[in-house]
Amino acid sequence: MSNPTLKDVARVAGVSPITVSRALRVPDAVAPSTRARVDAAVRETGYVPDAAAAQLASGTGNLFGVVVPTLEAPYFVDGLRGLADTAEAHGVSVTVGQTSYIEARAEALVRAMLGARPRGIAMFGPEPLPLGRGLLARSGIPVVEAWELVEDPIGLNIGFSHAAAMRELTERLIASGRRRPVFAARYAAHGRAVQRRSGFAEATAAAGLPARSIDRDGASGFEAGAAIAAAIVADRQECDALICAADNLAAGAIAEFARLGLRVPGDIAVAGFGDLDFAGILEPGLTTVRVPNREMGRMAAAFLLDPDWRRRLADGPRAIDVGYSIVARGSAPL
Amino acid sequence: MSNPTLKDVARVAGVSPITVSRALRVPDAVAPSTRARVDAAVRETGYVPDAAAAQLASGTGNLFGVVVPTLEAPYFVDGLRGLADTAEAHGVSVTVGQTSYIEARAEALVRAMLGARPRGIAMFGPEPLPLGRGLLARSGIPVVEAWELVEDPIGLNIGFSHAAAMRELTERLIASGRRRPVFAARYAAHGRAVQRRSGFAEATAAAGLPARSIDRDGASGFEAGAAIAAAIVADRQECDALICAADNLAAGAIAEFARLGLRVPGDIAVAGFGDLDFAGILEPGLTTVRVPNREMGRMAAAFLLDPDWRRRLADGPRAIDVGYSIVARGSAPL
DNA sequence: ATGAAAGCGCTAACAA
DNA sequence: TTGTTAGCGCTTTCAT
Repeated sequence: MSNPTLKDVARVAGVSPITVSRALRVPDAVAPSTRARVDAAVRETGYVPDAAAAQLASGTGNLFGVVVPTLEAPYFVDGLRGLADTAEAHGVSVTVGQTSYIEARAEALVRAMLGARPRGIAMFGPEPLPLGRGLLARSGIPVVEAWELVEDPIGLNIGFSHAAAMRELTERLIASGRRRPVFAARYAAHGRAVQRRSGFAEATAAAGLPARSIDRDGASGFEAGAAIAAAIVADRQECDALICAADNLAAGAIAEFARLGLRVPGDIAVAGFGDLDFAGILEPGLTTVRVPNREMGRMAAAFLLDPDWRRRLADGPRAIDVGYSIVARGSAPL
Repeated sequence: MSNPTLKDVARVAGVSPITVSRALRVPDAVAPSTRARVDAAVRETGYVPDAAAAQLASGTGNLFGVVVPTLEAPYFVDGLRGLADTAEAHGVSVTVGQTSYIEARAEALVRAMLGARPRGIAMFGPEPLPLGRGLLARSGIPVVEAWELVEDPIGLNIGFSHAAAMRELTERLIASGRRRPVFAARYAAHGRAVQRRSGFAEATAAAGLPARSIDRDGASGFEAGAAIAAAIVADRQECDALICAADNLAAGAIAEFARLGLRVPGDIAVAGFGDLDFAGILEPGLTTVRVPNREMGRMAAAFLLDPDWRRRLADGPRAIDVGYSIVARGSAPL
């Protein structure tokens, strides 16, 4: 029942275990005839090398760890996909874990990943890590923190300023004539939403406008957005621009406004964040902020794979701002 | 630079390595005072147990392997999320790999996963696995094949009939008066699309109608859908119902039809597959097929975690049909 | 409650 | 080109 081992294969092939090991890892270091016998024995026995044993013996593994807040958000999934694409192309496995925005879970995840002695760890949406940060730093394992710009990166930081993005979006909305903007989020305190709101607040403050905001959750982002729109209408809030922390909120809000008889962008402009796939096909199209999600994942993988990681980190920049771009569409002409 | 080991912790704590091991795994098997000293030493040294060594010594790990066709499709991501949620709640890590619908990659992935000696392997969207199937079966590792109903499951099969779903959807569309249905897919040969088309064909055949179909790709599913709609209009195809293999295709098609002046569902009905988040907020709402994606992931994890896996598989059913439901909305009244 | 010895399956280093 | 020896870091079994 137990799996065949190197020894079993060696016996079948009539060679020593180390020869099998070599035949599998460095085929050229073994005589062609030997190699053939080993290959045959491998097939016959159904041998699959034990990665744990190999890692223990060699001291090197072939794994990336990725920590994401949640797989519910398409942007993190896009990042994961970019990373996984690159990793897989290099024969590196990817283990993924969700923090669910819970600090303790983030800690536990990091510990578990460190235990696997991965070749690199990517943190999408860096969490506060009271103890974990120290462990990560001491582990010597390459770490990329992505999605936002952080204070003092453990390893490399790849991201953009959520605050700046929202500030610019809000500024342009105000410049287009909107005087009563409201910021909407699903979870007031979650990760990047805080930073986005602060960017919004900076822009309103600069224009001498109040920084009003509303938070509401729902079964999905769309429903949350619909709830937000409904609340705004029900409360007869003075609002001529709804700036949402995410595209699905915006989409849900637009749909609900339409249902309630408000015209977008005539009565109210609506903007989102993320430029999700559907942003362009809505009617009207969604004005939003585009971010290179997948690219960040790819970059993270490329850096973690870099054999010169240490030097590169020492010589080069420790933070890479990938920027963002504002996509103006019909829902909020800019 | 190298990580501290059990020995290092033991030295600091003034006990033997095995005592540290016990203090960490079975705290109750050790005197409270000893435990305290060990915990202190662990913190002081920043010790993180090596999972590979533990797995090698104990013969048991704490990992799930998940094989998905692609992380681009939201339904597989939902499934992954359901599985990961459950796994994480039980302290099990999840490694994920994409086949990109390439058989060789599926094989390589399965091999890599088997090498990690995981506690279970989930295949979302089972691929053909000429050699891999044998390895999987022989490995003794619990395997769940999910998303579709397969011929002869390796372990447990959790899915639904894509063909039946499409047949029923098509039947109802025909019953509603549509006589010139066309099936649309992004990739003609990919996985489940084949089965969905065959269900479509069964329904048209039963009604004495031709089984027409169109395939077109694009930068995204939405763009592919738009291209499909454009092609239908450009070719002046007689089509009063477009049945898409995925919701994003349908959404893109609806948008394009609108742009081209066709009324949905007046001139043409459009249906999708998947009931993605946005299906309900489109205008008109999207008629589609809903499938318990996340639930399949949760079920898969629960089964793989079952300590009685073997017996349960021997006694219970080897396949679980989770079914589907057709959601009729404005884009195709049924 | 604690420890000593052995070994999990593999690979690095050194022979032959 | 092939084999021998030792040991990776941990847990098991068997003492004490």
